[in-house]
Amino acid sequence: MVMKLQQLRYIVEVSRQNLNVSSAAQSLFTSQPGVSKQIRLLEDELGVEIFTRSGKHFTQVTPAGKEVLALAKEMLRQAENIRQVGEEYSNPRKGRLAISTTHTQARYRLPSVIASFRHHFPDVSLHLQQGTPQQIAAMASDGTTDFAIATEGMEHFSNLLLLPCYQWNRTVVVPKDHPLACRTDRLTIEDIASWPIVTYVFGFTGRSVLDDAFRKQGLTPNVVFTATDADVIKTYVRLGMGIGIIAHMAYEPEQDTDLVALDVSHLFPPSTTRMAFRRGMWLRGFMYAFIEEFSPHLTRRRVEEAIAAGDQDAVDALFRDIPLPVF
Amino acid sequence: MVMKLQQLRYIVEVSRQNLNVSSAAQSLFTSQPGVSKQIRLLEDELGVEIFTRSGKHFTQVTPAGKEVLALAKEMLRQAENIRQVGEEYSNPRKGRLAISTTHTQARYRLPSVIASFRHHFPDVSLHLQQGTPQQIAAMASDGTTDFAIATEGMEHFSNLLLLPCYQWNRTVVVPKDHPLACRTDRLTIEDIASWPIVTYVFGFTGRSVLDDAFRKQGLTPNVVFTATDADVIKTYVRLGMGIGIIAHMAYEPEQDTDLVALDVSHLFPPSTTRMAFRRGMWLRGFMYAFIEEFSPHLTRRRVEEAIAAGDQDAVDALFRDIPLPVF
DNA sequence: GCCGCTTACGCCATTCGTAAGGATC
DNA sequence: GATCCTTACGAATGGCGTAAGCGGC
Repeated sequence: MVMKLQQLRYIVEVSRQNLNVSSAAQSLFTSQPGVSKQIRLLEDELGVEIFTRSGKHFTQVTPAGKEVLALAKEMLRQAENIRQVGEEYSNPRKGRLAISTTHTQARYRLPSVIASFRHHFPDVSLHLQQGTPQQIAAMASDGTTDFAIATEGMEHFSNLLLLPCYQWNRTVVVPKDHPLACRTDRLTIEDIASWPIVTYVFGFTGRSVLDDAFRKQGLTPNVVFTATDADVIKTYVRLGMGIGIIAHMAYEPEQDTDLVALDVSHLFPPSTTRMAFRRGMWLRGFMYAFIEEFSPHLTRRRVEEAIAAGDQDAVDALFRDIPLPVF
Repeated sequence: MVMKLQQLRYIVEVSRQNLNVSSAAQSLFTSQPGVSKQIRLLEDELGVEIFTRSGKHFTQVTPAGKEVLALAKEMLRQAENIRQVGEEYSNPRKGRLAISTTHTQARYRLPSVIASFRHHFPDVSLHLQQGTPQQIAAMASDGTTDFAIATEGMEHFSNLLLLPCYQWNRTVVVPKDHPLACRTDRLTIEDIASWPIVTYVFGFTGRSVLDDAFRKQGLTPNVVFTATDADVIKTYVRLGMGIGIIAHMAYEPEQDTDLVALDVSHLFPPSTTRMAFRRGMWLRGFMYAFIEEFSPHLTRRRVEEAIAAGDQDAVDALFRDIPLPVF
């Protein structure tokens, strides 16, 4: 007998379920002995054990098994790609798009993009997952989501392709009755450092850029409270806990009438928000449309060039001279 | 029903057999209706036709079919990789190695390499295919062979990874009674241009470098005879048809006692012979050993780095500062 | 009229599920 | 003793091959 895709699905699921064949069988909606048998057949055919058994337990993945699993996962992703091709040609405007992103994007940047996208593609179901930048990247990396959108923390997933989407900078927000509220001249970094600060937790929404800017001036900011999203930050600013430093786009003049925004883009280098997806992922037409909706300079043509470039450095070079939108 | 590898094998074979289902079935050792049925089932599952039928003939591949076929071929290669992993771990010293190369390599450079390799790996069967550089590269590109070895003509296969192996230059060979035979000073390019020349046909064994060198000096070489291999060239040199320009390694002092070799490496830039294999191909241990046998600076570690680099430019950068052997 | 794909149908291989067995923690 | 993989066996699915059908060239 020759290798079958089912056998590959089985070994991948078993490895995903921490080498528990029973739960793998359960999640595959089949019987446990069936899975066991097929794995044994595959191992017989290949002539190597993929899993080591101690008695009747799977204890670990063999070195050969690690390589087989990596290739098997790759094959199953390709099978998924083939299915996507079928969907694309039989039903181009229908499908599913899963995005993992941070609160900042989901709350302030994506709503208009998604509204417009849904208008053009009402039959594409959208699924937004939130998490830390690492979780976000991991979700795109393992196929849980199609796209990851974040400002940092995605560089270390080598199977993700990163595309620069837009630049943004920070805004200081203070309550209306705060001493800084009536400042008309530009704030200095010393001004900011002299007040208690409420901002993002480390690793979120360009926080590292913030810290670097203070450190370069030999200053230690007095960060008294951190949160993962600007809504929470603004709430604590309203309580008088300190001055808030948030992404510019997170200040909403209509809603935040009780807060005063002070531009501080002269104090911090801009951050770049990036979109990432797995290398080798076959993109449906509406996915290209979404990317372009999110970031108009990322035309289908340019994204395809980036995919063809392969290497991340080559991708970065591609976009070096293309101006990014600023928010 | 869910997609099966068999179905992918079927569509790939049908496309390979010029859309003739009957001959595809024959080469797959199965029945024609079976192939037909499985293809139809796959198309039903994907919701798109892969082939267009005119009446009862397959006439062409649909656009969707083209994409599906590309992905299917990729998957089958991955399946092959998985099989290789099995072989490697169950029988590390046994296997098969197919190389496509030019006569020059096969006749002058490879014999010692292969002798040594066979000594270390007696259970690896070796298969040498010869052809033009383009054919050679195409064979590696489509999986007919594992490695391609040539000096030019492989740059345009984007799915091949090229590794620099060694440098070499040219030697002028003349009969013993030729006026040039007793020259003790270095030849000039004008000297060469003043005699009828016997050398490689265009596109073979660094021929383009040769032409460029003459052109740069404003000279037109009087090429009176070309062949694809040095044995033939030497034969016609012996007949007095002209002076031969061949790769240095193609002059064998013991056998070619009736010929005099004149070093002309000061007149032509060195050529680099490269080895190529498909990106994404899983290399067996003995394949790494062969590469290193052929080109000692191409250690397993360096080859793995090159594979990880992905992009050909990045690979070239990797080897920029590593001196190559000279032959 | 020949070639070549499709449909029909029956056989056989393979997979899958249930039940029992045995080892480990 | 609970968990969990393996073996055994019966049932059902499904792939495969032969034979017939039918549309192009």
